[in-house]
Amino acid sequence: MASSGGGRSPATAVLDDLVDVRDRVGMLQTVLHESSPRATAEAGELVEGMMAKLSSSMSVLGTGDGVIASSSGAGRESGGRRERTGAAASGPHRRSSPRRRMKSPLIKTVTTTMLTDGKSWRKYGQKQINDSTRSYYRCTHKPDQGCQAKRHVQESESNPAEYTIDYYGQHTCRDPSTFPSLIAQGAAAAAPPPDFANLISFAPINGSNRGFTASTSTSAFAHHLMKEAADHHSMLFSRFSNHSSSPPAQEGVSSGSPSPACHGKFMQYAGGQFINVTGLSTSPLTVGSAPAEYWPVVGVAGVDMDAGAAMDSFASPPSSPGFLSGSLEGSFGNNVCHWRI
DNA sequence: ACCATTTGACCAAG
DNA sequence: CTTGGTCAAATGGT
Repeated sequence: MASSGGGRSPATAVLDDLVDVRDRVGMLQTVLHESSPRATAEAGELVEGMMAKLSSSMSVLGTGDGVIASSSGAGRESGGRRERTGAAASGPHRRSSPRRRMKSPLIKTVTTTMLTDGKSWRKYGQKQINDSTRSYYRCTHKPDQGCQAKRHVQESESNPAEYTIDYYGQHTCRDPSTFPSLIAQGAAAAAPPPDFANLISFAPINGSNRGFTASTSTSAFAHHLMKEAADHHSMLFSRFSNHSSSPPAQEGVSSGSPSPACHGKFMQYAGGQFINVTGLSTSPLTVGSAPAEYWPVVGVAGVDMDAGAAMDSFASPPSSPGFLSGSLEGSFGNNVCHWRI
């Protein structure tokens, strides 16, 4: 399934299962939230308790031992790369402070053709591993919000068009692009957004993002939506407006208008599942994250990508997605994707 | 000019 | 030592 195959340690297997269970609980949350408010209240508490336990267990497992060290050795390449055009020798960039190795637990591994996952990532390194390139990303919001989430993107050896993405650490940031989905959910549920919700919506990424690089998610369209939302939810909006200046200047979307194919549907990602949100007719597939306490649930479970892309590595497909409906398609950079919910 | 990416060097862990 | 992960100056796009 989702995680990098190979021989998994028992701890890894347990962690995987926990992740799966957590995703399902997330689904349950969503279902509950859309049903009667009263039953929801009680069940919601139960679910939250379960989620808390799961998360703590996972973090213990994740940090307790090495957890999942995918890769197979035999890497090489250290010095050889091409010459730098006149830089380098300028001086020894030495740091007095010792560097720490990453200790964040591996949250999830996915194989996908899409490098966009709705979060804002900043690339901070690249390595050649076994004839494939691995890129290192950290959350764009690390400087301003201290978000510790990271991901490693590595070309699939079997299929260069695919990438294996390892997610480390939890997102603790609040991406402003999340806001529209919060509004949407608020409208759909006629209730304030639950603080446990994981909301993701996808924005078409084009323009500046060339194939390999990470994407930013705050589209101009999202800003437009936020502005619109502000008219109706000024108080809520003011809560988030603080963040509107923090994301990097570069936006994933250069023009204000997303691909036409992306209009008309608005998706939420809640607790591991995409759900179709009605009542927002013109929203793009904006991407965001919410209180991302349980982020990267990347699996985009059950999502069916196009291009014959084998998504078999994606996390547990929804076993009973009865509450899901609809479909949509959009494009991410060079990738045309189809989702079937 | 600003900011994200590139890329060799540096560093820790095995 | 080898390998993988991170740093940070340089680079290039906007």
